[in-house]
Amino acid sequence: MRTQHEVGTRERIVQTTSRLMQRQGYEATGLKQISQEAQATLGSVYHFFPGGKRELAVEAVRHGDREFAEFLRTAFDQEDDPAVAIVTCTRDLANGLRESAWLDGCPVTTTALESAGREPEIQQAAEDAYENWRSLVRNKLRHSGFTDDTAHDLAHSVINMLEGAELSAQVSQSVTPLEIAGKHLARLINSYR
Amino acid sequence: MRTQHEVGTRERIVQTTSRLMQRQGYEATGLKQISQEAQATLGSVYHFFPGGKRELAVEAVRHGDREFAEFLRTAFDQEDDPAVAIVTCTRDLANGLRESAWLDGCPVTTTALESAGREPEIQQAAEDAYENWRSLVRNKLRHSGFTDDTAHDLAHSVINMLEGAELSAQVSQSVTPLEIAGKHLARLINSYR
DNA sequence: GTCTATAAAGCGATAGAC
DNA sequence: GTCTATCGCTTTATAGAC
Repeated sequence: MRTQHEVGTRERIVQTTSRLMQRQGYEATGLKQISQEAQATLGSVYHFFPGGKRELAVEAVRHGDREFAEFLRTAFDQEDDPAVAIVTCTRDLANGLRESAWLDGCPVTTTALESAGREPEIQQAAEDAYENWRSLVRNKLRHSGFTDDTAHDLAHSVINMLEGAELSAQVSQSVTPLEIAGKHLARLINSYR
Repeated sequence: MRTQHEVGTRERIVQTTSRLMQRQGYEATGLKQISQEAQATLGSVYHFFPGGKRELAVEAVRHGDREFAEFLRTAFDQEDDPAVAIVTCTRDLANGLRESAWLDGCPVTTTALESAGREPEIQQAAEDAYENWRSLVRNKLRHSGFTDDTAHDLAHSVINMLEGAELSAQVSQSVTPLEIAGKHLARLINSYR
């Protein structure tokens, strides 16, 4: 039995947009480039997304949200200790960055920053993504015995440190920021036990 | 005696570009908007910056570099304890964000992410900025008695957490991420004493 | 140094045949 | 659903007068 089936045009457009905006941002990604790389025509793009580029960006950010959430869930499912799981995340993120020639950073952040204060719907989708990721970390910590307040605060700093370290790693083309982030986040988490 | 003197056209263009790219990013900021808000003509912009938008972005990132470095220096000069000084930084950043209606985030990050892997000169200017800020934190910690290795690692995480928390605060329009970042960074620093 | 005019190209978006 | 053609506008950059 194959769960994998042919990917429809709509999904191909969303995936392509997400990847392009991850690498280039919202403003630098054109609909022409999207339609070409997704092997769809401009007419198809506007057929599925009558709201144009803005609507497409919202879907792309939601796609990135699901993508990174799946990454976190996998790490948390494979390791009981949240501190150890976070270190695994930093290592996997570093590997992914290096293997993509430092091109594939956070699939949401560049578009989020470009749209902050200018494109409310895109900004909201990005805020939803961050909140979703924080809630995954928060639940992992709560199930490991941390209090609600501690888990809430740690979830914020885990996601924020991962964001900052990945950004820094990408700009400096070095895994060092992510390695240090893993070490310090584990230390911070363990200081609350 | 007035140290303040009339600001020349060149400096006015750089300041305007820095502020616009801080709020809108590199791609969304046009040379026409820059010349209008800087009260300069397009001819003047190309007179001072023959390299066009790319050259202007490099200067804008360097301007943001000096700006945030000055912010850090002021905080470090006014408080002996580095952990307390960092908490002050998070509070000041939160106030600045709120007072600007969540528009003025890091003056470098949006442009840095947009140019990563695509505009080497701008990316290099951004990397120089982050390294400069880290070195200011590192020196503060070293002069407070931390070992070189500890200060080096903590400087990375301080800057990365500030970056991630400011980004998160801007997108969510809430000071909470920065407040938690201050608390956790102080705890992390103090755990090495 | 400052200014205007304009070139050359690309953008998002739309229309309408198929 | 897919495709092509095109509109209207904006962009970066340049030319050349003053």
